[in-house]
Amino acid sequence: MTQAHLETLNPDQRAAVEHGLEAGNGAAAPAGPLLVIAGAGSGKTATLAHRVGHLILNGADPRRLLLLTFSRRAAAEMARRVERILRQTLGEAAASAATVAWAGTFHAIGARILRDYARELGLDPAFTIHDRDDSADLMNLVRHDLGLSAKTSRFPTKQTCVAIYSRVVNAEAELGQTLRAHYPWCVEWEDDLKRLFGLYVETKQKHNVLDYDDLLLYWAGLLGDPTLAADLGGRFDHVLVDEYQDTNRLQGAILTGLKPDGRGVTVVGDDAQSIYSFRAATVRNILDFPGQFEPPARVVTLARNYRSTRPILAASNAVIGLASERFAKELWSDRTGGGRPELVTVRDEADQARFVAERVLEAREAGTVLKDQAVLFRTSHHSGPLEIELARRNIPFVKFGGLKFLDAAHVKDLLALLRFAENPRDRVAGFRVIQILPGIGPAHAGRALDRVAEAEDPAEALESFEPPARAAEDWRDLAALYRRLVAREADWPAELDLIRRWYRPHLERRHDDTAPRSADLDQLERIAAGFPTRERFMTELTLDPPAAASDESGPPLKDEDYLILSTIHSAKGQEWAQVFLLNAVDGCLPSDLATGSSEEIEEERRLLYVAMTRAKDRLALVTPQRFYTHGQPSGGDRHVTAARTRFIPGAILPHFELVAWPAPESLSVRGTRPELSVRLDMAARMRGMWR
DNA sequence: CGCAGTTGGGTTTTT
DNA sequence: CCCAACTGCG
Repeated sequence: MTQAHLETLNPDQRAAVEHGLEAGNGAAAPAGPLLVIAGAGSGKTATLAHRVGHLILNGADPRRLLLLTFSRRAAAEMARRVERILRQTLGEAAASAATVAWAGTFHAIGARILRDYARELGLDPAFTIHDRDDSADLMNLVRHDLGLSAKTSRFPTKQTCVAIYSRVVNAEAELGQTLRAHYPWCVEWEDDLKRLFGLYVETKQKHNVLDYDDLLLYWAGLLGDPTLAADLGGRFDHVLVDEYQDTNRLQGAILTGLKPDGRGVTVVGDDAQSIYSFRAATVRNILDFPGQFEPPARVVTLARNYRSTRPILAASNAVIGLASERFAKELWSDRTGGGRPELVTVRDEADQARFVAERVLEAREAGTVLKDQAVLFRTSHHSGPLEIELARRNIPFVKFGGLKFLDAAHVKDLLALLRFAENPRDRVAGFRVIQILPGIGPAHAGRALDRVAEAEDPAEALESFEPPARAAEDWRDLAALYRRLVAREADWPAELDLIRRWYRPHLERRHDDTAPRSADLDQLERIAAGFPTRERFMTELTLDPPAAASDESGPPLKDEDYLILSTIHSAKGQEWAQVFLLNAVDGCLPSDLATGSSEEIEEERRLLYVAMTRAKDRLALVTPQRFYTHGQPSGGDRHVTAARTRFIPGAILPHFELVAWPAPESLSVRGTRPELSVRLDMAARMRGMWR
């Protein structure tokens, strides 16, 4: 067996790849657990891919390998690299036969497993999956039923209710404790929330739907039964988990349930990049992993950074060096050259946008294509002014994070119809679909759905329902379409054609901007064509929606060049030659919504670290001095003065190059003119014109 | 009962 | 600034 694929690895990476396979040990008998602490830019993906490839080359059965990643993108990237490694060693044919069948997010794999074990779990295998908005809608229905919306409007919103519920479930925590720690303003509603969540769970079951959390919860429940756990765990020889620092307790329990003794388990991650605690991820999972087993898991640390220049890495190390608790490791790089990261002071967000736009264009002139540059920010709306500036200058961009195109009303309408056809008990979906018809509101929709729920034949129930007279024709059309969908009269994805022909007049009636919305639906159809069945399409789309929002200017074509705009969260695992970070000021980073506890503040620090370590060659942190606040929290301040982020205190300032933009000489033109003593009451004069 | 216009309140990050 | 609850009309 040739070992050529190992030649490119450094000794630490190689140790991780070969763990348990040293000296000709085969992969058939999996070795003890392995933890790889992989610093930013340390070749983590390559190492994991090589380990998978190496396992297969040493006799592991790729069908008995489970690879849990953070996103579908990561899973696809991993699969691509594994295949390349296998192709180099085995040749074309053998490599394509050896693809890893079980690769995906915890949620996506969970959905597959639950359909498989539906009978044993008492689930109808036609269950549909609710995304976050659907869950909120259902929560809202239930809240209404309980009369909680009639209480003063201070009862938490549907999104907040879902967030609380989700955190309790994923953190395996008590409601009261969760409220006190993370939602102190909701503590007074504890009893109502408990009732609400109880009925929410019952209703989900009645509707045959699962939400994101259920995918993990039912999976963990399955593993709680010794027979089922042995059956499922026995299907995999090796379980590898990427981004382990961002898993939560429930996910940790699933991993332990699959492989109680840790044999065949590999987890990879970096505690310094743990940034998903709002999703109940806990850094304890990775910190406590080695000691979970007897003997403890082997730990391999990858500290060599291949990504960033030394000055960028030095500044990043300085930032994370101020963190209170972590696996101590100092990343190093031999990428010499390049300047220190810049800390750029600008007057306000408008200047920040101009600065970034100019620098981006300069870099492109100098040969760095737009795709090799990214602008990062803490929250999605921070990029607003920049988006305007980029549009004005015709600089194409794609934005990751924030609004998704699945959130658009017209896209949701179509998906709701598909879901309702797949699962007639999915009341949230049906409720939405039926109310598309003009003249039909919540009352008729509710009554129609009651009939559907009791009926043997849901299509018949819809057909025989008597709507208000003026909606009769539209009703007949919908009922007829519904029958064809339930009967699967048209093949997938051809039935989308039927749906779109039905939907077109409604789209035109309900929205004046028909063209871009229609284009979105075209895109949806293209995506649909990539999936073999309606069920797979809906499941995958719900669990891993397209990351970039389609911009008004239309989504850029694949071969076009465009700038990347991304939240820091969505930038995880990626890298660019030049990186800008917007709003490196207190209040934005850390977000002033996240300064409640020291844990939250530490996570914000890690966010800054993640943002900085995305940069290969050039990095600029921008600090606008003045802000226009669009909220009205206490006082309704119109603009506020901002200070540099607390995560870059004076002591580590020498790691940065301080820049003022625009350059000081042009500033005198812009506004630092000495003030004269004249005072005119222009306001009074203007009012006087009309007296 | 449906709909449109109004008002008042909340607010990050994502599978 | 965007969404949800409310109001008043047909």
